[in-house]
Amino acid sequence: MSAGEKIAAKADGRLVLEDFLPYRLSVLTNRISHALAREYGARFGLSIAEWRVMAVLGRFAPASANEVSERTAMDKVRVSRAVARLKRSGLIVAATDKADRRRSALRLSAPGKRTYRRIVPLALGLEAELIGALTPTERTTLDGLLAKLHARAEVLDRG
Amino acid sequence: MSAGEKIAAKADGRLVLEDFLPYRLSVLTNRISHALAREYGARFGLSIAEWRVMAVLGRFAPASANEVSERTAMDKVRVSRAVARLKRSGLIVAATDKADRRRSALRLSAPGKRTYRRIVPLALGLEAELIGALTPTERTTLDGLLAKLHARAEVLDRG
DNA sequence: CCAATTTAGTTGCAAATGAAACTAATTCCA
DNA sequence: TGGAATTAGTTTCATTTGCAACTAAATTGG
Repeated sequence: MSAGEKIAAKADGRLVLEDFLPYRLSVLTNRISHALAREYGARFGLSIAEWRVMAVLGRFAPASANEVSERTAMDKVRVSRAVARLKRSGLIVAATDKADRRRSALRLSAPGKRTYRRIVPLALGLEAELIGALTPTERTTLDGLLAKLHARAEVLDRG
Repeated sequence: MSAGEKIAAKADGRLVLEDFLPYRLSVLTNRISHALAREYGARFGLSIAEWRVMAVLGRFAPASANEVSERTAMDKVRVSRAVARLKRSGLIVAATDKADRRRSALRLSAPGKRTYRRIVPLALGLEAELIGALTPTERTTLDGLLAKLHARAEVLDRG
């Protein structure tokens, strides 16, 4: 390396796309989501949104639709619809929250849990292939960097 | 740190979502794209897809639609439609490639360049706020890590 | 050479999406 | 208290998306 850190701009006011962080993250994420969706999409008939809802419930149930929306950064309409489909297909169940009757307490049903347990290894497998590109030290480093970016992005998205 | 690197799985077969790399990238990217789209969306009436096409052309013109699709990991249909709208609104122009008449050679028009030059600072500003969370050394590190992940993800998305 | 295949890009159609408006329940505070 | 403002979630509607099938041009190989 000769001239220090990269900046995604040229003197002429052009954007050096391949150095521009939002662009790089977007391409990377697109490719990963796509590869992952191919795994469970065909096999289990789930959309990306549906799997994400299930993943949140597998980890944080019971949760409200709003909580799912916050945790995934998905639009609340999108969540509402994914939840409706999952209820219809019996993979999740909803109870009305006793403390706040506007809110529903979502959980995986027994069949939902079975499906979840079959998808998790696929997801972990893909992640393993992905981070196989990194050494253990690099993984720890990445972890810290993403945490910092995440904190900052959360603020920006409100602004 | 006590117990070494994080693994996004529990012994009970559950997915620890907040440690799962695809999930973290997806949330981070969603937030950033959203914040960015708010900047140029309202002000310039551009969709995310349209801005991405312009960004690629600002950097790599002339380019074919297919090239844009590969560079952004966007579906070719999505690109085709973004291109059609941008042509209609006069922000880009298309010439038929002399060597291969199926292909069109896309470029920013003069008005397109003006719009591009007004958006670039917004994009860079947002990126600056984002990577303001990192030290220069960390930025360089992140750069390398993303490059490795990107290379790996490219392979996965074909498999 | 030219028929068979591949590649660039578009279009039809059904499904996914999201902003805005809405309903219903809750909280806030005068 | 009780009406105003807030919050959870849904529905409406116009737009966006993407698979699949298509057209047109280029390439391949027999």
